[in-house]
Amino acid sequence: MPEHKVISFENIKVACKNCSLVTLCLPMSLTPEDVERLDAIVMRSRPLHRGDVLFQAGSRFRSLYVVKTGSVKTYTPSEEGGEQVLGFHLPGEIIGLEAIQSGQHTCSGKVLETSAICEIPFQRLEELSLAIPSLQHQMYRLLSKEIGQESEMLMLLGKRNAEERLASFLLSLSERFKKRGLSATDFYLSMSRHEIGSYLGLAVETVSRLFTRFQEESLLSAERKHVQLRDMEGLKAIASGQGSTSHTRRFP
Amino acid sequence: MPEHKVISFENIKVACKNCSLVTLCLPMSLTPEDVERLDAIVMRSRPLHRGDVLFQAGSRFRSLYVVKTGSVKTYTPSEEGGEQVLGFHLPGEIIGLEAIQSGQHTCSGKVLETSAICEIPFQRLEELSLAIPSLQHQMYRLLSKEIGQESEMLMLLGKRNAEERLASFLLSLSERFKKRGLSATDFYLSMSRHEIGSYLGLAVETVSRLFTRFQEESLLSAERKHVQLRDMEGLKAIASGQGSTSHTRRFP
DNA sequence: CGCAATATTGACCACTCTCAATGAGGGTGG
DNA sequence: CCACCCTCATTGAGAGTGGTCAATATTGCG
Repeated sequence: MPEHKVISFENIKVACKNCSLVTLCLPMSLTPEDVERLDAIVMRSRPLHRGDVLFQAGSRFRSLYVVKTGSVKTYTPSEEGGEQVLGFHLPGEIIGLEAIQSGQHTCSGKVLETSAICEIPFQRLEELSLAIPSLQHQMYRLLSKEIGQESEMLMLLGKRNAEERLASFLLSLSERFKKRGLSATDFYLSMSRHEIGSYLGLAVETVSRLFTRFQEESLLSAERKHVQLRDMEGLKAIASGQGSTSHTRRFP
Repeated sequence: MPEHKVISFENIKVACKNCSLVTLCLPMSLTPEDVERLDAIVMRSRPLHRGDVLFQAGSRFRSLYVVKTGSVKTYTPSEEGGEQVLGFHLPGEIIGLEAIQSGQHTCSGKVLETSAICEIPFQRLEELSLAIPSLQHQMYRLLSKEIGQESEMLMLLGKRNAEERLASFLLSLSERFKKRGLSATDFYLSMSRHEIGSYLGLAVETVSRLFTRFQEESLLSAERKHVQLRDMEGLKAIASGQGSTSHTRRFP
């Protein structure tokens, strides 16, 4: 199986400003010239396809990646083929920050569906951020944001039961889609139940059962990968641990 | 109860170079002058004591903190007094990185034992890192390292059972103490069983039972807060999921 | 010295995992 | 175009880890 497709990032200048870091960081105070300079170091590739590997754990770190369209999962391959999914990355989100530290990727990144990905050579970005103070500031914020998000995930895994996890996960996706102008209540899951389970620390079967249960409770309708959130309030109640079904309040 | 002791960081110049960021980042290529400049912005306070609050969730972010001696826990206070412990911070470790993003602390920091803490006003650090390229580089690495460590924690909480978590936790402490020149096998836990449980996503009772079981298996001896690791190999085997008692290999 | 917080230990049970079987899609090749 | 296969998803039954509740040390602090 051609798991490792060779990916070539070409330095093609496309009519696509505002597609990289710029849109990530909210109150970005870069001058148009600075945006130009940033844009100049961003590389764009032809579309990638499901299964394409962006980078592999252990490989040398050179670039950050930004999802323009589509989605990517990051995961740590374990011995014997098992894998632990660390995150799903939707349009506008950045990948590879964990590798700055050691200069090596500590996880792998794989494309989940046909996607457009930008590559940003980190060294150049670093140099540029010395010259553009507000870029440095945004970089610090970007890294900090990632830390904050992982902390939230720690809380999710540490204290919440299965249905709270899945509800939170769906609401997280919803919010992120919404932020990119997509529907917050009607979307496709590019990842499998197994990958969702791995990400949430649950068995596939549990995820599947929860989808069924959520449907019975009219919280959503799910047909395979197509999900429609029907009762956002109900989902939020569950996600925050106030769901009626939740007998298990871990730390009251 | 005087939970919120007022802490004053004074800009006292102490004979204590190499006590802040410098020692954190391994191959720090700062010139002596740069170290001087970095040192100049670091503030030191009188010793803090158990229960002192470094910063509170929701408060404005101004500074990072570096533990010189002692230990600090970070946690998110939840309604009803419950709290979720996000991390324990030992000497040489930095706190507050999650707050850069929003300018507000998203968790609280509380001192677990008599400790010496340095405060680093972030804005000054940011300015300085524009002037000192290698400092910027170290900052990126520092933030990235935090991301990587949280990812490891995600794996721990997602895939590991109770004994694997506790073994990993103890080995992590051991390693961090060792790195600071302290004993890797004989140390005091400044945090309560409850806090350990919260951090590891376990009930207090489970933590307590595991300490008992580990003692029965001669892996360690624990008397209250004093812990001595007796069988490092055994602990490592457990932490990596190869422990004999571990029936539950989640993803084979 | 006594109260309060922390730890330990036991009994019970529920949530979720494991094992197992079936069903549904998607792709390939004849 | 259909048969076949393989992966993914769903559903059921049983079991186990770890949580909850409760009672009892033990420690620490005022």
